[in-house]
Amino acid sequence: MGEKQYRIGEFSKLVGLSAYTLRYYEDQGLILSQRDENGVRYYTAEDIRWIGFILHLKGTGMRLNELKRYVQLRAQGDDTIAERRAMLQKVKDDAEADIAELQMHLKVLGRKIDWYDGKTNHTIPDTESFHDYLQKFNK
Amino acid sequence: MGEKQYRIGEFSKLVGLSAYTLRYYEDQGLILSQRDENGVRYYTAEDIRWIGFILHLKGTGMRLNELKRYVQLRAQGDDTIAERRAMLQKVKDDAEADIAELQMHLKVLGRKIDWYDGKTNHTIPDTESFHDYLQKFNK
DNA sequence: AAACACCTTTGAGTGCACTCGAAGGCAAGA
DNA sequence: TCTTGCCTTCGAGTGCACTCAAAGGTGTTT
Repeated sequence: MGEKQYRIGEFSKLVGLSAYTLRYYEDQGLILSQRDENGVRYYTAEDIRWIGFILHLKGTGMRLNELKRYVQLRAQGDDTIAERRAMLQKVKDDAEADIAELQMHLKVLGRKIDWYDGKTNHTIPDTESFHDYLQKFNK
Repeated sequence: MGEKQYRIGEFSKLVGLSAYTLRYYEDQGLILSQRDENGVRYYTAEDIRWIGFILHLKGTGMRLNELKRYVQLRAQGDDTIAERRAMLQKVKDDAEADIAELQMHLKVLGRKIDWYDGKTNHTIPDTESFHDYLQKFNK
């Protein structure tokens, strides 16, 4: 027992979020903090893990208000697992769709780079436009 | 010769950007428009292709001011091809890094979903925390 | 004549997630 | 005692990319 307690300054460095942001997240209902007898916030290893997890969720595009909802569900106990799972699944599906779209854009970008290289090398005729070049891949 | 000319209203529907946005992009130096004798903007098939291309660039995370720079270089002719190529390469590298990060976050999210499923199925003991469950994958 | 689609400049509003500062206060350590 | 680090509320500012409206104009179509 006697887990290490971190005050906001130290914790902030640990998790890479400013003290401002930590208070802001608390206001927004993303995190809870415990308080000592003087009302000073303290955090534990458990909080580090939680921040880590919400950063994963944020990293996949979850918004703060969705995260807030998730936190509320979590506080209501195991009955809400199905809903939480569904939320995560949706975020995951959306992120995967974003990746697919990004990759589609990247493909064109890569082709443009190749086209520039072709111009530079003269392996693509000066007269061939990028548009014409691109068409070749669409069949 | 005799290419179809589109006024902003029609063009806007064609490319999926509002007339407001098209004028805004023009202000920002992302697109040019030709004008008829009354000063009314018109666009051609070439402009459709250009908008398509900048949407690919935007889709990979390029900012409007970078895009503006790119357009300026393009206007300066073939001497700037190397710099333009480099810009695209950077955007591509950044986007690929973003995808890699996103996938890393998605992995954790997927594991959380699996963990929920395990709880629901009772294939994961009630006492096992997600943190403990996650650890198993880190070796 | 009225409606419509366009033109201009200018400036305000939106959404999201911070980011910061002011003002005033408490408690522990040097 | 002074400094440091924390606390509170409140409100303003930032960055990005739009998004829209006002106010006053031109030219074409019905």
